[in-house]
Amino acid sequence: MSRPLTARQQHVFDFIVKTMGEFGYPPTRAEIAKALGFRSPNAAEEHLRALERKGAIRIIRNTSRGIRLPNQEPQEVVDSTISALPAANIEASPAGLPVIGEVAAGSPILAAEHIDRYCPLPAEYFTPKADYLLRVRGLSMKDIGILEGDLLAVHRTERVRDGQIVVARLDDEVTVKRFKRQGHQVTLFAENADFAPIEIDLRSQSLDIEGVGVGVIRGGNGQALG
Amino acid sequence: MSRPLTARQQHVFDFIVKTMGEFGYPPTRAEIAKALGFRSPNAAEEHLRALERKGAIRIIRNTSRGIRLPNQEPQEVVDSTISALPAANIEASPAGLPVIGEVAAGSPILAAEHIDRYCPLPAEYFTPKADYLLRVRGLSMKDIGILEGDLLAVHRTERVRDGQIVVARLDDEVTVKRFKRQGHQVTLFAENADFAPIEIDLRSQSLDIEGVGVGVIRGGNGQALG
DNA sequence: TCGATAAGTGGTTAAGTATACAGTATGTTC
DNA sequence: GAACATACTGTATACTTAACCACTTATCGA
Repeated sequence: MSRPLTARQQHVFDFIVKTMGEFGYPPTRAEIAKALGFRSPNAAEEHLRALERKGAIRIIRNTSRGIRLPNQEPQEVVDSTISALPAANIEASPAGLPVIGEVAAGSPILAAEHIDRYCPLPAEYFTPKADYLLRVRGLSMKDIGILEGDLLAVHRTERVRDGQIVVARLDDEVTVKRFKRQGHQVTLFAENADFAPIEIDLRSQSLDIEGVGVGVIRGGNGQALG
Repeated sequence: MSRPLTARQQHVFDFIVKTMGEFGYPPTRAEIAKALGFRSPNAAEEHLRALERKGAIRIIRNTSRGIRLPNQEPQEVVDSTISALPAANIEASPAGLPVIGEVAAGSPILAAEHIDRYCPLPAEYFTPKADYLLRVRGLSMKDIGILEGDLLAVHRTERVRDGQIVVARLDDEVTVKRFKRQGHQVTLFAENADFAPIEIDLRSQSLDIEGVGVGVIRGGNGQALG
């Protein structure tokens, strides 16, 4: 796949995300250069090329402000799983809860390059507090009203109880399921008759719990309802 | 105070919102002109001026794609469709979107006594903007992930299209259904096989449309998930 | 009938913007 | 130490875009 971003590339990427959140449109090369202290817009241009090569952004040619964050492009994912990208860490969110789109195999969820945008809702709106919003893929939790494209509010914790909706990482894939444990045997249930439960034996398989679901948001930012 | 948008202005506005949702940045004058069939970018320019005069958008001068939807400033932002509705109006809420619980027969939805609390989310988080959140009762819309206790974000308007999720008042009861109209015959569909569609003949029965659903929130304020 | 407003066409221009080309400096890797 | 990537400076050019001017047509209320 693609290599992780360098520190400087991360700065450029962060500025793009911040600008889009703040002004509603992406920056120009000149604006990036000014913000990062470059004396030439070409420095920004080359960083953008690098970011595109690594898949962090998409560039629309010959278009002013033609920078896109590749997030809600529909993919042929069968399950409530998310796909791949590399690692880094996120600082304190400027404006609410970070919305996480695609998550990479082997990388932490809260990496800056996964963040589509921010949802201006305080973490404490949910109980226990939400740490981020995860964009759900697939319909495996359809029967309890969690649909494709919904944002699942997630509280980060490893301590989960039977019956809770958990965000788990299984074989480097992130998935949303209902949790049940009996000794060393964990079962992850889908809420959709089309999906079979997943059985994990903790003695032979690893299961990472990323957190528990504490809420759902649908319809923000252009997403259709119904 | 500003006047409501004309139909044509509404089209331009809708295109801007759609473009920002789809591409992540606002359109240029030329793109608006092409999409709406104008032969001159000036037609788009003048519409933008009109939209700005009416407070629907903000224009950043001399900036390509410098169109913003005024988010944190709920000042003179007026949607044409609201004006037609009965004005039992709530003042600009400093605390976000009002959450409506039980609605009494015969009383307007947005009456102060129905307001449980406020959800600290800007109206513009949803598109078109949400005017209030309605607590859903029953499971008639279960199949599209709207469950008992969920908060349905509602945009006040009487102008609804086939297939939209509407909040309707039928015999003084407020209900959420999928809307379909054929001449004077309106059908309200539940999204749950256990509920039959409701047929209304507009010549003999009255039907008030309170608005359209633009989003869903679940899990806030102690409400359980799953 | 008049005036105001909406909704355009058509063309121009200056500023904003993307992007190519030519360099420099500093690392890392084999 | 050659080969290569990152991270820039500096200049130049062509395309994109915002914004203005002049003019036309249609509608609507006074």
